[in-house]
Amino acid sequence: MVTLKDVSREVGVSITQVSRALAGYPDVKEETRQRIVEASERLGYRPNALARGLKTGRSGIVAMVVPGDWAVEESTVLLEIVTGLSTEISGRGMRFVLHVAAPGEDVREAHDELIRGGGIDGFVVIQPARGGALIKGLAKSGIPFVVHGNPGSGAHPHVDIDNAAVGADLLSRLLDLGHRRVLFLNGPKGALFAEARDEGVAWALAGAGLGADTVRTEHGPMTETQGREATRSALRRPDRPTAIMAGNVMLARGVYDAAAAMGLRIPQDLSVLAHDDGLRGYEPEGFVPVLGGTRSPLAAAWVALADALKARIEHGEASIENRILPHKFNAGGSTSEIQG
Amino acid sequence: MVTLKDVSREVGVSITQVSRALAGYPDVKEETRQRIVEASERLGYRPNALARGLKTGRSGIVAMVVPGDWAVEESTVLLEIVTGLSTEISGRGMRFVLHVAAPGEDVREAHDELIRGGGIDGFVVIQPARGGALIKGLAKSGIPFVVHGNPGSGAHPHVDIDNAAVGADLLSRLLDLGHRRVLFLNGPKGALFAEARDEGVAWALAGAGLGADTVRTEHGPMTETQGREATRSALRRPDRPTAIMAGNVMLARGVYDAAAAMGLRIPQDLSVLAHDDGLRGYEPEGFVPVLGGTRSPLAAAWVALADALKARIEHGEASIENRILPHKFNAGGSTSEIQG
DNA sequence: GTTTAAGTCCAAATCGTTTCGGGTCGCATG
DNA sequence: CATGCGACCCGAAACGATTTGGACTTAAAC
Repeated sequence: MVTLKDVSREVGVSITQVSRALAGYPDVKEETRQRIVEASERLGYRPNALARGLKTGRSGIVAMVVPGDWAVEESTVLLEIVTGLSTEISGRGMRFVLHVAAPGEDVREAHDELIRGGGIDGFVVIQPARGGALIKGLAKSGIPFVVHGNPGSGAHPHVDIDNAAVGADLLSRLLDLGHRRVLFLNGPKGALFAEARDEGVAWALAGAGLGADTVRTEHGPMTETQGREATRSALRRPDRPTAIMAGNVMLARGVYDAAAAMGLRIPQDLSVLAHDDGLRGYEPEGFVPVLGGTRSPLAAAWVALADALKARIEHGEASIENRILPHKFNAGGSTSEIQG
Repeated sequence: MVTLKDVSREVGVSITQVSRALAGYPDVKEETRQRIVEASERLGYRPNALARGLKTGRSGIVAMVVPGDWAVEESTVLLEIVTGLSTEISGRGMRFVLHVAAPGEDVREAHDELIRGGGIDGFVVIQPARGGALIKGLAKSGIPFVVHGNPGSGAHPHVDIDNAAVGADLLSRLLDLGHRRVLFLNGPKGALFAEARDEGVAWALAGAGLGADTVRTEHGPMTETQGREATRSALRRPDRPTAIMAGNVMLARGVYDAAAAMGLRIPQDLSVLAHDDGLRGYEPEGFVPVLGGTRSPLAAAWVALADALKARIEHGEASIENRILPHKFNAGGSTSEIQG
């Protein structure tokens, strides 16, 4: 390994000067700095992460703990999370430790172990639960962390989209088109983002002066299968919906499939909107007709999370606070006005 | 943070003695050791990973680099890899750094950067390419690593299954049942494991004294869609196959779907066998009829890889060498003897 | 000519751990 | 009484980086 000492010997200056030159301190003669930079590049010097971490108290390593019992239907999103975060964190010169808990291993315990062992600068927390015991624990330990999703209680640093607004937006568009029997395929019951979307749907209904029976909400896993099955059974009912709003594009895929299987045309016979997280392999443009709806790529969340965590680590509490990411609406070609 | 100094002050012995007591050296009086252990537990002492790493040259961190441009169809397996490895590595007291390259970032370069920065004890390499430039580079740098899959050239530590045997096994069973028109849905063209399976198929044919036209091989992504499409078009041909062997269970899922859609019964009208990697959400027992074939859970590979890497790090070259994991055959209910 | 300031530079301390090379004490051995 | 040995113990030197608190030189200011 090439160390500061090697470079300093090569250039003929002290270790101090090499360190300061590379760190950009002003008290190094420009010509000396150049020689140092040249030599350190030539030798392939990289500061030793361990040594630096030991001295500065920062290792440049952030960690994320994933529960070991993730379900198949979460895999698409989980992979998106893991790869997205890893890329963004690496891109900022930090390292990303992924700790997938063993089956039965407690997630809080895993965080604790990582903290105690030292060398972890901060955490990314995903899928916060309502109670937030994990988050409270982290906050108490004083280690920097950012949360993806809104943990509700407490003012902890997090990034999220405005899920209530997404729910309201999707429904409003459909109501504006005249739809009065809408099926909402939402996420699972306990999930906070799903509840926020329910809330948004309620707002939109209230805003339009319509009754709660205008939309029927189905909670469940966000998969193609679920979309297909829920659509199929809904379309069989006498009061079948004229429009479906799907919580994500995977659900929408199932909706399209079911509609096709039953010989219904989109948008003539059925309007569809969905929220698009920008999942790889599920591009709305790949749908025929193009799927419309709200869009807020998860990728933006990884960027925001990485930025926020880095700021938090480097500048402490003082750094930027929560970020609510924007979403856009694309009409697509999957909706039509209802005929009176 | 609780340090050795804190414990030593608490107990009233030197830092040296605390360190040695905890590390299990014999020259610490038993009674002293007990007091030390008790105190360090009471205070919650954990050795600082950075400091230890700096001193010993080992950080307890292993890394894996994943190319940034993974395709959707690889996501199931990729997530399996990432979570499986993370769990096994964590379970052995090491930490797992996941570096997902940015789009356009070179994988070899990423390895180099990680090595130069120090603090990485070893690597897990997946999906080796034939040329093996990456592996050669790692070998030259002297850092411990293990490879998942057989890189072919060179004797580098790896764990894999006997893919040729898998190919031969699957085909032999079908031949034994009398099938003479077999469709083989294999992995993508360039993949080494797929080529090994092709080889195994060739062996089996040669062994049975049959011509190459007995089996038609289709190379492609290992997805449900691919299985469905390939099956559909194959079954439409005049010389349609009486049996299909699928490279994995996802392909088999597509085969089942296509067969059902075309009104063909398994196993009466079509025999199916597949290799089962033990992918979450794709259990052969979930098929009707139960899918038969070879089985070798990927989970076993993560265990073997983690063990091998740990041994390699701790004991160097001297440690155990390559492991070829076994596979079993389960008949299932998806095959039948061919009539006439 | 003496102070002062700016511009460069460096020795040494520090982070927390491991480990080498001694110490000290008591007791048996010659 | 010296010696040797075993059982315990500890100081100090690393590991590689950052950072503090100067030192030295030169030139400007008084």
